Parts: sequence; structure tokens; C-alpha cells
Amino acid sequence: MQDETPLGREREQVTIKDLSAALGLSITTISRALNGYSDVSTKTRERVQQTAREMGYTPNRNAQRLVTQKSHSIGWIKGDGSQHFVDPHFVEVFAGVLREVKNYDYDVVFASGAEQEIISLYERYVKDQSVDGFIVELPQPNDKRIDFLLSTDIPFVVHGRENKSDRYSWVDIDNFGLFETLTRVMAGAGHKKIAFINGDEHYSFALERKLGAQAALADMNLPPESLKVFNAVHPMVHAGFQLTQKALEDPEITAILYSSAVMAVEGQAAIENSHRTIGEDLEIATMDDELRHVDLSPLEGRISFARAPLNDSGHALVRQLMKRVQGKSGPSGELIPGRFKLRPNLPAHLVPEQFEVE
Amino acid sequence: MQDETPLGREREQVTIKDLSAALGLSITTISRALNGYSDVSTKTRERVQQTAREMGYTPNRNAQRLVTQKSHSIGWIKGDGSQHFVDPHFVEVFAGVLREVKNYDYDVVFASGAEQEIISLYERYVKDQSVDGFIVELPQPNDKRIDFLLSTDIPFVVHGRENKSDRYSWVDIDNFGLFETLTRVMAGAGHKKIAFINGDEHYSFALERKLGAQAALADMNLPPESLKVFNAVHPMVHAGFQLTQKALEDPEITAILYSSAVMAVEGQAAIENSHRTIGEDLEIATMDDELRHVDLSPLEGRISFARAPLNDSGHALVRQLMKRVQGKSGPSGELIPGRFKLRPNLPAHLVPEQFEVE
DNA sequence: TTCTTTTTCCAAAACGTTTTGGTAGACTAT
DNA sequence: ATAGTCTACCAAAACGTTTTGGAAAAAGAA
Repeated sequence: MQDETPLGREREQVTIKDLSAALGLSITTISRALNGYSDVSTKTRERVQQTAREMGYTPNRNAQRLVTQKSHSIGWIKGDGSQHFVDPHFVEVFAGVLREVKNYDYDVVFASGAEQEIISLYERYVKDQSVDGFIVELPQPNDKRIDFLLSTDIPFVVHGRENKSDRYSWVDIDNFGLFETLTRVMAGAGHKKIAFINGDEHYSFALERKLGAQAALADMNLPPESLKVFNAVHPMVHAGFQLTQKALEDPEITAILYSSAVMAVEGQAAIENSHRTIGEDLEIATMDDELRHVDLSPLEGRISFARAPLNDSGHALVRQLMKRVQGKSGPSGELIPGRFKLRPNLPAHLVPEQFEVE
Repeated sequence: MQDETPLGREREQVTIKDLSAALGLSITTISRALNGYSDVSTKTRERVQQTAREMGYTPNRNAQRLVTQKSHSIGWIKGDGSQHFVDPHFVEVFAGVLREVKNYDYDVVFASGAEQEIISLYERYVKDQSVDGFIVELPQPNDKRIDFLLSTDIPFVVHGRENKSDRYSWVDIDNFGLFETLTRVMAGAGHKKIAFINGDEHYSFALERKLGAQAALADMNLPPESLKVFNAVHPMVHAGFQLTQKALEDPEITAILYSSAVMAVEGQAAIENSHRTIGEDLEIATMDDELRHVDLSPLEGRISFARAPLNDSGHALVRQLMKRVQGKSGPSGELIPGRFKLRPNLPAHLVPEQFEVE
């Protein structure tokens, strides 16, 4: 049991009262002057702003939060199991979120927790009024977090999609469009048989990519057999190497698409072993997931890239969330188009205009 | 100019007043009951706790923050240049911080900013009363952030050290001790000439490691020439490979220490090229910096490891910061000892007791 | 019994803002 | 001159807590 811990009011703060005293104006007027209300004359407004600067006034956020019932913060809660922090995409999206959030004068409150306490963490932050909304990543089918958040009326935006994603706002990479375009470009360049070394299609992002690739062929009236899909499923190590070897057994294949940069780098070794030359015997393109620790420089110039800018995802997440926080919209999804860096011999004009081409 | 945005008081909150009304007690008593003051009887305390649970009461953090003048949050501000977010250690330390912070019922507010606005960000958070203290990483000599923070009286803790680190609290890996011990063990196992493949000694962590290794030899009355140091300086690519090749030119060298896991993995290729066998002709040990994307599994069992648990660093950072926030101490430093995983043939008894041995 | 101490409770002030609901005075239109 | 409108300001209430400085009731001591 504690008893009477004295309030430690050490840190001196310039308050609105100090301004009021210094200027001979009421605190109402100070507040309204600083917040841009029109019922204060330009002259006094400038006087107020001036002395506010001079005296180093910064409004106390906690007082603002209390009275406005808005925290001006968004929450991001992550599982603390290693599998969550492993995800190398996280840092990129995070960086994007941090940058965008400043345009709204919002803060980011970050927390982690064990799987079974995640929901109660969300609950606390909601009841607390610690945050005005959440960013959620890696949604699962029947995601408990999403169910909980929907049961309250707090805004949130999900990075990625699962089956019932029409219930909430989301932001996602345009996996379908990226691989539709990549396939269109390859087929347009005359490749009759294309290998697609994809991830596990139980994940929606991998499935989407395959569907995109197939849609391109269908749209061009090419037979579905033009695309031969190889899947890396979980326990397979060096899947990029193994699957490339398999693909190379088919001599008709003249182009390979990779679903991840790691697999492309691994595949390169298999291609070199087979004494084929990238860019001559084989046209290669890969998804560049912009993981900074994957060194793509040895492939630069010799292969094509589809990039999904994770920073942009972060920006879009914040913009969507702010729309919800400000009550400006219902649930809505946003696809981040991405951009291409194609080898010069490829038909860049086949890339739809929503995508950038470097 | 905005005019009269109405207060959106949608989200219904259970307040202390509701409890007061429900129980027929004053809000003072409710507050004191819940905060463990001794001037409320056990019976009423239990009644209060009971109905608080039933009604789903959670204290409004912003009201608490306003009246106590404590935010119950710590701040972490990072430069948003890519070089900052590249650092793969960050995520590990971050995860450790997030876990430990919960033991104190504190939140983490995270922000990033361009180099030239970092200081004003710190300033705002201080004046704002958004945070009670900061975590600072990657200190530089004459670090502006540290100078600023010292000029205020806000608590902060630095991860790492620079030359004037007696001015503030810090937490650091025991680089000296780890390599002193590794060298002691190798020399104790009879190796007369040891290669040390180190990083750039302009960085204090690399210098510390070398000094530790040298101190071990001096302490054991072995000639300083027993240690041959190779430095990886910046533009060198695949430094681990190149430097290992150099080291192998000296036939007297029977043991190699690596300053980073990446270099150890690269070095393995050079060793295999030279037709030597790890664990037989050559004893290898490396710093395992626990970067999850470096796959050390092919080396597991064949070499020894010194691990610096970055999660522990995160925990220690929070503990140190909380001591300062609660005013319990002046500046103080803490070395994270780390642990060893030695090959069975090595003299584990030479490891000082502050280190764990797996 | 009476006085003192302990136990248990409470009213009111405070934290620093924003918003409500004005008012006093100047200007405009009749 | 009179009523109406507009401009520029302000006092007071509110947000939800914690803490101060009591005071009434119960228990203990004389």
C-alpha cells in the first residue's frame, strides 16, 4: 500500500494562462487565436502568435486530449512471438507510417504482447482513450483482432487482406496487377513458355499473383499452359535454387518470374550451374520486396523488377486511417500499384498507366 | 479558418463518477480504493474493485496524465534516413523494450524525423508532456540529441556509448568482456596464434573488442603477437571472405575469431576453398549478433559463439530509464554480459561467472 | 464517563485545455 | 433615431482524474 506520493511538479511549463496574463487577454481568446477561429481580429491573432513563440508556448497535449476526447495518436500492436518481429517487411511499412503520420500531427503508440493478451491490449487502448485508431497487419481468416475492433466503433486499417475484407478498410500491394503486367510484358516480348516460381498459394498474396499471371495470358488469348507454376512450400530450403533447377529441365521455358528477391538470387546460382546466360538464353524478372538485406546488385541490369514500395503502404495506411478517424468515409480498400524496372529490350508500353516505369 | 467543430463525444466511457453513483461513495474514495491507499477499509475496497470490474471501468489515461503531470509513456525518436532503419539490430532491441515496458505499465511513443528536425521533435515531446523520458540509440561523439536532452532535465538512456558517456545513463553490450573471454578460452585451449577478424576500429564497439582480446593475452602472459588483427573497413565487400583468405596465408594460425556472424559465414567459404576443416584444422568462434536473417545453422556445432542478447539490451534500457523517471538514481551505465556457446573440447571453466554458458 | 487516537470517508481544488453561450460596442439599413 | 447585424472579446463550464485538508464515527485509554 502506498501513501501520499507528493505530486512532483518540477518541469516548468508555459501555459495558456501565462500568455493570457502577459497579453491581457482572456484564455478563451488565446485559445481561439491559436486555433484559427475567425472571431479574433488579425491584429490580436498576430500578437498572440508572436508572444506564444517568444515565450516558447506549446499546448499541453494531455489537456487537449482530455477535453477534446481525442488522443491524436494511433496504435500499433504486434504479437511478441519471434515470428512477428522476424517479418522483414515490417520495418519498411513502419518507416512509411512514421513519416506520413506527421502530416496529421499524430503520434504513434506501439505495443507488443503475447498472443493471448493481444485482445485485452486493444481493449485497454480503446477504453483508455490512448489512441484514436489502429493499424493492423498480417490479417488471418477469422482474425480475433479484427472481430474485436469491429465490435467497437474505433477506426482501424489493415495492411493486407483476408477473405472478409469488405468489412474494414485495408491497404494492400497490387499482387494481381504486378504479375499480370509482368506476364503481359514477357508474353508480349515473344516468350511462349514462362516459368513462375511462386510462394505458397495458401497465402492470398501468392494466389493473387498467380491469378494475375493467368489473367494476362487469358486476356492475350494465349493458352494457359504458357505459364508453368512452381510453388515453394514451407519446409523447402533454398527453394529458389531447387525450383529453378526443375524449371530449367523444360527446354521450352525461356523466361522465369520470381515471386521474391531471395528466390531470384538463389535461382541465379542454378542458372549459372546450367551454363545458361541471364538476359540472353533466359529472360528473368522478379518481385523486389525491397528487403534491405537482400543484395540484388549482382542482378541489376540483367533482369527486370517489379517493386512494391512498402513505404507507400505505410503512407496509405495512415491516410486511410485518418479518413476514418475524421469520420470522412466508411470501409474502403486501396491497392498500392507499385512500379517496374524493365530491361530495355522489353515492351514497356504494355505496362498499364497506373504503374510507374523507371 | 475553422469554426465551431462540435465535440464528438460518441464513445461512451465508464468513469469514476459512474462508480461513485453506483456505489454511493465519493469519487475520492473510489480513486483511493483503486490506487491502494490505506485509508479505505478492505470491505469497501473490495466492493469498489468488484463493481469496477463488473462495469468495465478503465481509468482515462489522459485525465491521469493531466493531473499527475506524468505521461506514463517513453519516447523513441529515430532519424528517418534509410541508414537508420537499415540497422538490423534495431528490431531486436525494440522488441525487448516493448516487452519490458509493460512491467511498468508504460507505453512507447515512436517517431521519426529528418536529421535537421530531430531536435525540435525532442523539444516538442518534452514540452508537450507526451513522454516522461527517452531512449536514444547510436550515440555519436558530440551528439546533438544528447546535448539537448542534458540541457533539459528529462530522463533518458542511451543504447551504446561515446566518449563522454559518464554524463548520462547508458546500456551497452560487453564487447570488451566477450572478446577477452573468447580469447582466453582459445589461448587456454592451446592455440598459439589467433586471428581476429574485426570491424572498423573507428567504431568503439570494434575497438573495445580488440582491447578485450589483447587484455586476455596480457593477463595470461602471452606475447601480443599471438593475436593478429584484420580489419574490415567500409568499402570492402565480402570482407569476411577476403580477410579469412589473408589470415589463412599464415600457417601458424590455428584459430579465428569473427566480429560478426555475416563475416563468419563468408569466412566459411574461404576456409572450405583452402581445404581445411573447421573444428579439426581450425578452431572458429564468432560473435552472433542475433540477426534473424543471417543463417548460422550450417555452422552450428562446428564453431563457438558469443552471443549478445539484444532483447536483454531492450529490457535493461527500460529498467535504467524507469529508475531515472522515478528519480531513483543519477546517471549510471550497465553492461549486458552476454553468453557463450562453446564447442565441447574447449575449456569452458575459463569463462568468468558473470557470463552464461549454454 | 471523557478524552484521545485511529479508522474511514468526503468536498473542493487542481491539472491545462476547448467550447458554450453570451455581451458590449461599432457599423448598417431603415 | 431605431432596430438589426457584425465584430471582437470573455466568464464559466467541462473533460476525468488525483490530492489536499479536513471531519465524523468508531475504538481505545484514562
